[in-house]
Amino acid sequence: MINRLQLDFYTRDVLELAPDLLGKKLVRIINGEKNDYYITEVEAYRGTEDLACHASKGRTKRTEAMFMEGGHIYMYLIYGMYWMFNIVAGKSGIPQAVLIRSLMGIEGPGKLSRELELDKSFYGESLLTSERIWLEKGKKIIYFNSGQRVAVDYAGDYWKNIKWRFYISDDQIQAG
DNA sequence: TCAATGATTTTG
DNA sequence: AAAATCATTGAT
Repeated sequence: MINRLQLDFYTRDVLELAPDLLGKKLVRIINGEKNDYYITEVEAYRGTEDLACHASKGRTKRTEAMFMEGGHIYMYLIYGMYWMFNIVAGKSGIPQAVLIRSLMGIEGPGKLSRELELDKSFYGESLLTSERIWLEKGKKIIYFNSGQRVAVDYAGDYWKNIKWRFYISDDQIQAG
């Protein structure tokens, strides 16, 4: 509890928050058991102008969580089978979120949600108050890599090419 | 290389 | 009301 990251960590712009999430400890309580994971790959989705961001289509029941204050969770189902786990960034009313793509030892957003048992019931939950999931200060990251976001070809040349995916390698985190 | 699989969004 | 879309994964 004492290490839980607080509101000001999340209420920054998503482009500041996303890379800062790398190396952070994700704590998940499953059946009373505490599990620790370290974030190794993320993607930023930023506002209504970002055509890859779900909120670019407007404020709907599905995207409502992205408009919440930073620190909330945005979940959605993709391809009928995989829940995507996103952390909302920034101030209330501005749709920004970070997709968590990989954790140390678990590569892939669909796989990590399955492993951590994350589903629709986490939609809109707060990482500041939840008793089953939160973030803590993790490992220090010396540097990180960036690249294009994955599977966003529909967003047009500019938005699909922009380097808003941030990642580190597992060995880097062990050393850190 | 492509099927699985279903909520959400659009009318393709 | 029907069809298309889709921030993926794992098996052919």
